[in-house]
Amino acid sequence: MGHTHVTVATSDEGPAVPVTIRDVARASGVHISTVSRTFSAPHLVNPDTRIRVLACAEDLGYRPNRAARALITGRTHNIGLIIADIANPFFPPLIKAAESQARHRDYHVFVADTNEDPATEEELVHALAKQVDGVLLCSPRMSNSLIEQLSREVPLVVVNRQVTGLPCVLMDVGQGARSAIEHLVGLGHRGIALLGGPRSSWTNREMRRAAGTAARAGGAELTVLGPNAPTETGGAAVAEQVRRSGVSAVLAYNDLMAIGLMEGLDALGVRVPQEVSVVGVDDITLSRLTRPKLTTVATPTGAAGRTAVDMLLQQDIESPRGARGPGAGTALGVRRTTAQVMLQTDLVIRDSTGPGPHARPARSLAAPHGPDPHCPAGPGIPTAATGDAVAS
Amino acid sequence: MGHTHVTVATSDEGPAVPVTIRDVARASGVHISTVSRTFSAPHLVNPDTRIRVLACAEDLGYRPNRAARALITGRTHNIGLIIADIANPFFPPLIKAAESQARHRDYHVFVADTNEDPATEEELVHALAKQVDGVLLCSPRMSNSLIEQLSREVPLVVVNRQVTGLPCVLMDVGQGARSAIEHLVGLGHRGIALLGGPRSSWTNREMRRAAGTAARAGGAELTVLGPNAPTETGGAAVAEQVRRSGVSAVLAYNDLMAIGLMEGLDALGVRVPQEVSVVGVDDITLSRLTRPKLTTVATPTGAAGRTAVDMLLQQDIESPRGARGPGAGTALGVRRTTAQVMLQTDLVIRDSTGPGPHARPARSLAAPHGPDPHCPAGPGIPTAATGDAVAS
DNA sequence: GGTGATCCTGCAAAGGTTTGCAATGAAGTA
DNA sequence: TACTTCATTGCAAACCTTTGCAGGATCACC
Repeated sequence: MGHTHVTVATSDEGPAVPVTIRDVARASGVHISTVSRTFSAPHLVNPDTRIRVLACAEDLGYRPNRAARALITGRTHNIGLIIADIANPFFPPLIKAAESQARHRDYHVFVADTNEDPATEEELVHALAKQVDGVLLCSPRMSNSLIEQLSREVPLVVVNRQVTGLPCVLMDVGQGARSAIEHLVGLGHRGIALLGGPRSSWTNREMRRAAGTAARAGGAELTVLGPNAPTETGGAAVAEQVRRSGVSAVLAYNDLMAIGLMEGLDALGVRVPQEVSVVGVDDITLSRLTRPKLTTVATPTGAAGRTAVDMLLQQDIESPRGARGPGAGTALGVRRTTAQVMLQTDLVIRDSTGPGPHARPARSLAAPHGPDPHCPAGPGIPTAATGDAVAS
Repeated sequence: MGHTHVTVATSDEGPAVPVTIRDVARASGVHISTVSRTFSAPHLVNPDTRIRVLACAEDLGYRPNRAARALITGRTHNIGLIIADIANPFFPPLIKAAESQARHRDYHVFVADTNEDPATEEELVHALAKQVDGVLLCSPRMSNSLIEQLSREVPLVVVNRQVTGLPCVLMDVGQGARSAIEHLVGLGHRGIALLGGPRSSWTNREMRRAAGTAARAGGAELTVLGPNAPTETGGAAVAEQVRRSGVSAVLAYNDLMAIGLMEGLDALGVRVPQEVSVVGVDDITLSRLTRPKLTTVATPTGAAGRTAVDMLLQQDIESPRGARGPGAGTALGVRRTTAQVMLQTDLVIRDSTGPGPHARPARSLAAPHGPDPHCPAGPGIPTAATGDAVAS
């Protein structure tokens, strides 16, 4: 496939002799247990010996074997992070926040991508189970019952899904959807479509429920279109359907779909926001770069990542896994506390929403939430004559 | 921070008694070695016993402990993937391709993000070393010598960096930069800026070298601006500098910077491509969504991920790590072959490049590579009057 | 019936580390 | 001096699995 071999060399730089605690012990003339303690309980070993051992270790290039350590302590100091789709820009901020938080607690994070596939998801939990101290399940696509079952194999914290009995970090997308619908109703829209996401998404159900209620309360009619793939392509694919449905506003499952939809509408010659208003969810970086800039419900992804790690570690610390020490053989009824945290969302009004067919002439209706707090840099780029018509 | 505790419940669903091979052995009335063989060498055990053991295992919910297995076999069936910045859309396709390829070979991939920080990078290699069979180092920021040193701790394959003696997967950014410069020169640009990326990036050096040569050959002057952070922000930050420098075209280290630069120029009232042409590198999805659409050098990220995994596994398979079996004690001079693969890049011409101040009137100069092969859907969206002016 | 081959299974060591317990020696106390 | 206390270190078991070796049974064949 169009690649060229530049070099094929061979060397005999062997992959290094693995140097163990035993080698260090021999070199420094102490017992292996002393070496072990030098690393895991330094205060128990004589300062002189300690520096000698450390010197030898340094010399030999010794690194503790975490796997072996984990085998006996039951703690790997790793946590797993299972993600529906790394390519979705929603996740990287969450991942980064989780990693940074974990690092502060001397933990490492292993990320794995499931391609939105429930089976892969389950497989990954199994694969990770014995190699990490706990797993963060982000926007899972598995069934709740399966998640509960898996949680008996390895401590779990669930993000973007409510599972009773398990610690969860949720984003208040219900509130977000409500704000979005109220915003649209306030702009004079009465026919609104909801672009659904994956069927098995908790977020999807929450949004649908809240949007339905809010629409009813506002005297608008809500058409649900979906489920769809939560991607740009998924959004573009329903553009035609949106046009036919005759709605004047759309709330999409996420920004990616919203952006795809805008592309699709554009291709059909439907102008946003003049003919159709579009609202997304997530406030990914990209939503500030499209023309028109996307009105969207901002979700606190960084906070979610941090919180989830905290909850996992907290739950983890009290119960040293694999603990069936002498005596405790039978009576292990470890009580664990499961908190569920709900994080706020915020409607960010930009340029993809405008007055609808039922707009009243006054200006009092527009922008009930004030200007975009996330774009303090001013009016940004004076684009071509298309966008920027936010009811003013 | 604006979050609400919804529930705090406690349950005594203990985190499950860890069930080992021994439990299964007891339950099915055989020796542990038979259980072990049932899983790792089924053909060696009597079909009857096998099904009995499997039934018991299923019953008890037994899962082999991969850490323990790794301890003795020396193979974890995991590979590590170290990435400079997950938030850079360049990487997800690479990650996905690597994961998929690894899965086919019955391997799992653990991804870790370094935040573009060399120290974190080194730390992660150490952390992963004993938990994976090999590591893919993508766009490393460490020094070559450190990489070589680390490669003695764990098998390494390097992506986007040339390290002699190590297997590398490279993208021909030299060729890419050359094509880009030739394209710009062909359009009549004589003052061209190169927006540099991170100082320690091999890609950065390669581009600089090739772009310099190509510019000289084309009678153009190349101004190097940088180093810069390889992000949107990094690109936006040099907009002012670009304007002052008086160049009529810019080749950016990557798409993110190119897009940031376009934003920045737009904010300064500089029109793209009428006043300044912009070329990126990577061809991330986003580059098709900006207005104007970005002309860019497409890099084969998927192929890179697949190739890298293949090379790692191939190198891995021949040398069963930690092999100092009886007899081989001293003489381990495992020869390993280190291939270096170079993958092609392609210039994708879109709307962010246009004729420069020295453009000849004829049309023969423009688009030496033909129209965008990646956008077969036709002319796309008829944007506002700004973009679309590609020398035709 | 003896010989050898084949199939299945058990035994035990090994892999690198942690950790409770015991042993040593020195210092402190009565 | 005898006794206690403390700091430091060694010993060996344990964690869970794999695997070379050997033993036992079964079978075919001469």
